Amino acid sequence: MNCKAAIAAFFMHFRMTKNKDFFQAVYDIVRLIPPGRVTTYGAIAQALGSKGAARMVGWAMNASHGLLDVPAHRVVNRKGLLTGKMHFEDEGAMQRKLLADGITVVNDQIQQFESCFWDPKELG
DNA sequence: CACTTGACTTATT
DNA sequence: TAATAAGCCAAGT
Repeated sequence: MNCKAAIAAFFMHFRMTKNKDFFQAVYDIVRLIPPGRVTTYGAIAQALGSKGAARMVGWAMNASHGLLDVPAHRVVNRKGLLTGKMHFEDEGAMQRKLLADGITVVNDQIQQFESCFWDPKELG
């Protein structure tokens, strides 16, 4: 299944489950973040229809530990700051994973953040 | 069962 | 321009 179809399938699934599994919807979006790209809590919340529910997205990520295929390191705050790094295994884990994706992080700030940013609604 | 907190963001003063 | 308030919704206490 190509990326576009996967995302389309996700949105269909999302519309059916958004009121049931907010967290699951968040995980589904995070799983679809392309390698080398990042997105924000707010963008995910907005894609879910709840513009101001960024905190929930963060809460969902907090619960995403142990879930494979959920690259939580690709989710940062709106400035591209690694606000959640402290919740990883160790402080360097998040930055290391981003670096492995080809994303440069300096002083907890993603470089070229705007060009790495991936809006869930861009569908690819 | 009521209150606080949290990996956030936008609006208001 | 910077500080503060408000909104989001679930989970812990």
